[in-house]
Amino acid sequence: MAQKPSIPKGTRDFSPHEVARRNYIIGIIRQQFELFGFQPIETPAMENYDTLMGKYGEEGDRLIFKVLNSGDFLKKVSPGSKSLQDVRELTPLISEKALRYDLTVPFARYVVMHQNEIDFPFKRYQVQPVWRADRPQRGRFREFYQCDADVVGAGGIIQELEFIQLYDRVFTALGLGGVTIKINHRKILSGIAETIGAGNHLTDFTVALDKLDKIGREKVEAEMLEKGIPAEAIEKAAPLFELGGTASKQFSALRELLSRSTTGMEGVAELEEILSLTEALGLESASCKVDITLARGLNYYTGAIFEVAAPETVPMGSIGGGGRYDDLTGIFGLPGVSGVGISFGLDRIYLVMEALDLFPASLEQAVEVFCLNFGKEEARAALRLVLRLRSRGIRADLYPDQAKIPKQFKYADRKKVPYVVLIGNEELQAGTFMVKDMATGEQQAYDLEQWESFSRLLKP
RNA sequence: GUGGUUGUAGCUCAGUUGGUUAGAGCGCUGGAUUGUGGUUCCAGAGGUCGCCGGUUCGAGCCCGGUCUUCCACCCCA
Repeated sequence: MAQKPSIPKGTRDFSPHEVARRNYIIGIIRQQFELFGFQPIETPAMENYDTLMGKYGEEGDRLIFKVLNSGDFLKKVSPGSKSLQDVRELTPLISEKALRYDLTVPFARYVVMHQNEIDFPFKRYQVQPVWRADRPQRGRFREFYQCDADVVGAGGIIQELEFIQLYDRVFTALGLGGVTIKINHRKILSGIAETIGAGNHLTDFTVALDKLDKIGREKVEAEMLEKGIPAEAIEKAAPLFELGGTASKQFSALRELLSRSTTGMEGVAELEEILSLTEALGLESASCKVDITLARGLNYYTGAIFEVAAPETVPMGSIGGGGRYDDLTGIFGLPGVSGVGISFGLDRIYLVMEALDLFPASLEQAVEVFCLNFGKEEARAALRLVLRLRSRGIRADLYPDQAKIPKQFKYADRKKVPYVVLIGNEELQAGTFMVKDMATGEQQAYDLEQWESFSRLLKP
């Protein structure tokens, strides 16, 4: 190889150690998804360009990876045309496909395409990679996994309650206690914008408000001004900046502020109901709290919105998010289908769990039993034992070469094997095998013909 | 997309105002130890200093470009 090989920026290889840990997280998430009645689907890595573009706002369009057309991709571009000067005009001419940016829009597309086969309400989950042409940082990659669960065709607030429970169960099962599920309601945000007279700046308003606890009130106000929100409007929003204390205090303050906004009042009522029912149901290890500044950028949310924050001790952006979107499939020609969904950010959850040292040590063990190789005859006896153990569902292996015993032991040690089996000449003559417990150093001999008494120790 | 930062042995990192042969710890290989790992001792191997170009008698060190890492914006899982 003349040049050192490399992989694209923001992508990663995963070695066995990491895959074991990732699969552990995915396994728990899947298990909980299925316990809650969700069924898995998968969609292609590539979608049509038009399916994705325009669904995530201007910023989103920029972050979508476009796939260059095959063959003569310039054939639709006339030489000297203006489109050569403007990428936004040029891109659709040379690209008809793009990499999946999230799992929600492809799901909406799926629902529309398969609407006649689907029994509504439809609960699906999906664990697949997505791609964003973002600049990488810690916990931010260009290729990363999302684990989504969504329900389409179900109104009411039962689903919202279920998703809060689902978040709690997954993080509890992962041993990741102390996460905060922040909830807000899009109708409250529109109500506020409407009330203060910034209705046509809803997105700018919420995006700026979202930064309140990060950059402080003054800078938020400055950003709102800069985006063209009138000063009087910002002044009217003052109660928001001072919002604090208990949930009930926040709700009464919101009621006062939003008294003349039907939409806003609806949002307050719904959020309050969700919160009180969640309190009544109880959570195992997560806490749930209202956060009026929570905005979430995606503009398709219309109802409750969620975001999960890692425990405060770990610096990390959100590790999950979601919400209700009343009419996502409308853009693909199927109006009136509501949906709610949440997403788990696998890669970030991994980093948080790593920082808190929450992965079980047993994930390191590729095999439970490892036989040393003492030579031709001995190895044959060992192989028979290995095959028998495997037939009992015990992960077992044999060192393939007759290497020096310390070297084989060292190999077993590095692989964190709990039990090493020795069948040397002595054992072969006696018809036994020696089992060494690597943690305690104790050794115990077993009759080769009574191997099952050993296997029962591992798998009763 | 904007501004900054990082890159030296398999890994973590030293490396002086530019000066001969680029170092350490861990790991690896061999030996003390032909049936006992995780502890010890001895020896050894391992480097186009990210890549390309420039300045200089001379570049790991200075300059430009590029790729990568991480950080702050933007935005987000």
